[in-house]
Amino acid sequence: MEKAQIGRPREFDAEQALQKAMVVFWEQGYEGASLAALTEAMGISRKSMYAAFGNKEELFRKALRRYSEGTVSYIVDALEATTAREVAEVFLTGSVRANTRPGCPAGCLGVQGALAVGETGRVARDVLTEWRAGGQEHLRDRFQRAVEEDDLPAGSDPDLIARYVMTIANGMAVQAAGGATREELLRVAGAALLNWPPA
Amino acid sequence: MEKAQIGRPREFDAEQALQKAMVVFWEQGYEGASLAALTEAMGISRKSMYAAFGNKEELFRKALRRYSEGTVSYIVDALEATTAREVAEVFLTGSVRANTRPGCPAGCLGVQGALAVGETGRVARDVLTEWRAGGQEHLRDRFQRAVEEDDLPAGSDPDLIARYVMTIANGMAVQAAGGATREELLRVAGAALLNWPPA
DNA sequence: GCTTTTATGCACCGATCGGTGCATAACCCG
DNA sequence: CGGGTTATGCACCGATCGGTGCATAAAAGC
Repeated sequence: MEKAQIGRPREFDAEQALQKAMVVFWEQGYEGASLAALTEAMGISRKSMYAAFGNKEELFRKALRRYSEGTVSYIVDALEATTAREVAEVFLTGSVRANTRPGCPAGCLGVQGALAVGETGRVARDVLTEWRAGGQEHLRDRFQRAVEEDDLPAGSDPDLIARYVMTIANGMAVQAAGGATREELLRVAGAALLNWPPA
Repeated sequence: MEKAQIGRPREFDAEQALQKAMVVFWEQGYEGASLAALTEAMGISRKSMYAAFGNKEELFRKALRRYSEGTVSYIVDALEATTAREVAEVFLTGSVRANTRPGCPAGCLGVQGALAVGETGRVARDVLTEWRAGGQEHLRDRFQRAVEEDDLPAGSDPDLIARYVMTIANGMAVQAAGGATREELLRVAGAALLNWPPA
């Protein structure tokens, strides 16, 4: 489905530029990331950005997709773990590592990218809200399966368990943004996992 | 220490205006809240705002102080509870209610007010980071006391326990911003409190 | 060569940003 | 009544916001 190359070829690597944009959004949030900051980090002009990615909102959506497929890909491994407890463990430890990755902004793009925003950030905020809800649904479905497999006690509430685990992850993202270290957060994750199943 | 009234008296209630500004910051974040939105909500002109509060940063600081003394005053009650477990319980249930107060924005000003920001929001972000750290320190000191009183097991780590409790609160703030209801969050808080002490 | 198509750089757009100068208004004190 | 002091409304500031028009450049297909 590759479009045959017609016209002047672009002079930059779109994936590399998107990676840079992702980091800027991650660090400064949707509203805080100006086109000037984004294009400077991407190493391209405004015009090239618009031609390649559409506009700021679309760039943000694409940056978030890249974030999902890269930084946050540990969630896939988590969902494939054999027990509910391992799911929670892989998810939380993966979150900690993603939130405290050297060379990357502290915290989680999906949390700090657009939590409270003005008029211009509404779409980005809604995109992230949906993004977090989607992750939580995946966890819930997995815990639902665990109940059916007698891996979690009959009568367990998969919604509550998923929300509990996601709340810990969200909280650790805020902690990381505030400067918490990987070791500190791993201890928090460990404490949260002492409590299993959490209800 | 009241300054004698000299000159034309102001035509608005400063406390009421500050309350309105607080809500706007709470809802839209520091960067998302424009002077236009703030002054419109406050019902005063730009000039009156600058005369009464200094500038946007100072207004934010004062709004945060008002938030601390009003919305978040439950932390005082929490710290005065008789057992460490009650401290955590009052703190977390208080957080839930503050995060889901009808007629107020969902979530926590101290979290979503300025988590990731551009150049212009650095100060606000640092103010909030310090604010959250301050709350966590109060919890830590209280849990330290609990250790000394044999209310928590000898060898317990007050830092870890405080961070654990604050992480839950931070996570619930994100959840609330994403639309979680009071009942859902109370269940999460209940689940987190099943685990006590958390390490 | 030519046309067609796409990319790039630059200058520029109207709108909005936070913040201010200035004239006027409303109060206290004498 | 002044004179001093503070508040208010309006117009305006330079800077920056996200986004674009246009001329030029570099490729493919003929």
